[in-house]
Amino acid sequence: MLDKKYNHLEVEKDKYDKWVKNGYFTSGDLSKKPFCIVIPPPNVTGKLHLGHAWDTTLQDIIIRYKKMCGYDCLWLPGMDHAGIATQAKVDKKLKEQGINPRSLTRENWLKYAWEWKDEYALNIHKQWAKLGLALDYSKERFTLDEGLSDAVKYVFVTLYNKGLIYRGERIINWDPVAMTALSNEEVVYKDDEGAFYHLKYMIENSNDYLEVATTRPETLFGDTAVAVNPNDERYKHLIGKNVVLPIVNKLIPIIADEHADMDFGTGVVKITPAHDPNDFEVGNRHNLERIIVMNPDATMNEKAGIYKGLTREECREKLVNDLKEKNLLIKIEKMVHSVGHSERTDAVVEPYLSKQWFVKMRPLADRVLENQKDKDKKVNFVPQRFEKVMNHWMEITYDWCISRQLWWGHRIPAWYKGDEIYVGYEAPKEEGWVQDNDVLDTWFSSALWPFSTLGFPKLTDDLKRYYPNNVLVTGYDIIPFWVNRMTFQGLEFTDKRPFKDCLIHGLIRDKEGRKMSKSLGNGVDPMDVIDEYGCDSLRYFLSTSTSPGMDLRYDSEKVKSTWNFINKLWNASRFCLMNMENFTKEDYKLDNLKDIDKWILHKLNNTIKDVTASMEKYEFNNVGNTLYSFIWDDFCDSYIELSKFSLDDKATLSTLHYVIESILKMLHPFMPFVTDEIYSMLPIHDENIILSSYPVYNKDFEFGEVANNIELMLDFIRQYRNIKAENNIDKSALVKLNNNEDYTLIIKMLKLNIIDKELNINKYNVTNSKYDVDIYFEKEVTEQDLLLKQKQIDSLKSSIERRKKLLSNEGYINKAPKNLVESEKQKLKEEEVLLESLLK
RNA sequence: GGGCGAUUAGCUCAGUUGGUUAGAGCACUUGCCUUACAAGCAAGGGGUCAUAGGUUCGAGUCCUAUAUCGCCCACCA
Repeated sequence: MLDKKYNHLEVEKDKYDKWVKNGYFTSGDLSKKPFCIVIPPPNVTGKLHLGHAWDTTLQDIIIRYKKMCGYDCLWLPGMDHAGIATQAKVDKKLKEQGINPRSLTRENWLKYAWEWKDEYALNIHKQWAKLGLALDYSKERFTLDEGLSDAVKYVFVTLYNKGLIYRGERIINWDPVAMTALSNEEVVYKDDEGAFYHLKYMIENSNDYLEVATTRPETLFGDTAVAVNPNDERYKHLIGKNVVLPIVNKLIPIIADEHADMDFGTGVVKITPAHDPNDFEVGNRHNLERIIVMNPDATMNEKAGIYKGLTREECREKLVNDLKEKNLLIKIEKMVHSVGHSERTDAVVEPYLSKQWFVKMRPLADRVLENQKDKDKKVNFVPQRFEKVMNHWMEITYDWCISRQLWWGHRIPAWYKGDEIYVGYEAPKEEGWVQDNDVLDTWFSSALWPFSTLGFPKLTDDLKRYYPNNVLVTGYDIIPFWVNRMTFQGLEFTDKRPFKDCLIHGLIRDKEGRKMSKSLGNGVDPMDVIDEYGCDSLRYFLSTSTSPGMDLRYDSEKVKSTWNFINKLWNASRFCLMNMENFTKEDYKLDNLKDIDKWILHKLNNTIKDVTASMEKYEFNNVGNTLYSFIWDDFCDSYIELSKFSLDDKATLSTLHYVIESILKMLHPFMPFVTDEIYSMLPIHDENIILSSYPVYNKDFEFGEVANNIELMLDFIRQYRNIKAENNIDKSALVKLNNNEDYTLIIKMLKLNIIDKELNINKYNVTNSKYDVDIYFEKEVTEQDLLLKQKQIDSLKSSIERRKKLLSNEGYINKAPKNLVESEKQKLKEEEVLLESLLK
């Protein structure tokens, strides 16, 4: 027998290992239809946070549901090597041990990195277990494992041979802390306080000058021109002349270029082709020299003369002072402008001229845009609006810088010998070829995840069976990094969308609506929540508290209230089991049903229909609400109470069994542990609830008319209690029944004292369209009672008036659905009867 | 500058193709230790659905503006 109270610690103990050991999560039953989700691989840099818990819970719900619906489900687990993040953590750890990471050889450093990976992978496995995830560990992958590395090489080589990957010298986003190039997506723009420095660039052989405004004076060592707009009357006459570059004292030309905006600043812009992407373009147009003035760690190099060795910031300060002394500084205007920071290290990103590898995006993106026009082939975003986010990215995207100056990642399969480049799977046989030192952007391998994990580039059975994946689940913040790239790589390499559906959820916030972050210290560890309230409570809270695509505020009060709900389920189950100690398979027959049995089965039927429809649409909040009110209001508060008068009846016991069994199954995807526990104690059950089949709508349980009558009875009971409570009528009241309806259950539920004649004491009439009783009671009727009654009469009158008006509206009668009009008429009639009885 | 989302009860949120008098949880009021559950039961109070127009027999829902908050993208010499 179940304990009196739900104990999540007891319930959740040991179950997961059993599930895994028994192979409940293993895919491969070829007799069933396949269904596949690949997990968004978490980084091996730390522990899972609430966002992961949310993301994986949603997937687990889908997988368990589909399993119960008879699919061969593969939920493929795996982790991401997370290049920059992991390398930074490994370096930090080495430094703490007194080891300079850069003093190690690449091979030795990688040994440490793999140790790190193993340690963190173990942690993540423990957390997945605690979350109860139905992952098929036999198919687990890691982005750096052999198979995935093959896929990466294949994709790189193929794109290179098609001309879609190239090596070029471009301005890229340089992270001077991680000392690597970044993609545009890895740059986060923040509004920083800065200044607009107005400098004098003296015109050659003149005492006149051009006023140049810049936010980055320290880059002036790389200036190779100043530009004005060709249509700018102020400067037209100066085009073709030279100015003296301050401090450096060399001549650079004044050029005309559209890039210079007449209305911005002074209309004169200094051109630093090696440190600004726009200037780079200008430089290309005018054939300007590109002078790099910084080292990779963003200190100034020899081009900065006496400033060599200073950081960008130190140089700026000193330089500005020196300019002031030389009377070349006109003014400093404070301003807030947006500055790029590295997503991982938060360092201010330096636009830096550098030789890197790029993916040519235009043709790949166009393919996605074309494919999204075909409703049978497109990725279906849920909610739909996120498709726009992807499409917009595809429209404006430009070439993707994929090389990273790191050790932790897939080494670029390119070899150099002098000016020659060789790209292939293996090093060329001849002597003298040197492999590129760089690795690929982590997202380059993640982009292949939906198919590389299934054996690509080999056309394996798994790839044929489980690709395209059925659905991908992730947060909206990951769309640019990952969803978009999977989509174009999927199309390019498999000619198919990587997944049919893409379910997008929001971000987890704290109770005040702020993002959870380390700096705010408002992060919540899902493992702590599980210890306090149980995994089932956390999962139910995460999956049912918000509609798809919306952010979610973490609120422990809500998790607690979910715990209460599970406790309610626990006790309802306890009630069922208590009364089923001798219940056997032979007893389990849903015939000779009484009206109340028919009523709850009818309700259950509708619940199943609603829940299934919502499950298919990933509307788990609807599922939650529907189940909550069915279980709590209909099953517990009404059916269980009514069933207490017929617990010796096999039909009632069978109904109890059937309903609780169905409830457990529908709840199972949300709360796998507690439903497993209770289900296994039912008199009749399968080996495990996850192997059982999902409830289906049963035509035999359509008992509309009977159900309606029970609703009327419940409605009447509520009315009776209301009048009793509002008027402080106590138990001694006597009741006269005014018609020949069956009052048996009502009498039992309300514990009525029946009399058969009228009395000459205080009386209230309670009635609806089916039942009608008078309550006689000894009590002085106060003014308050009369007031209450008057209030009731007034509201009834206004309601009747409203309905009459509605029903006399020809437009309504003609155009509104018939059943609505009918029920409106019915209700009007009921209210009129009630009003009459009140006025008696 | 472009796009998206939000605005509903004291708080946190639902509200499916327009359909009666807008729901839930928490909080609140009143009465109950009724043998599944007091972390519970019963009954109740509380919202002119951000604002202004429009379409419609009928609008929280559709259309057009506006306001406030938030997010994304682009630009920022």
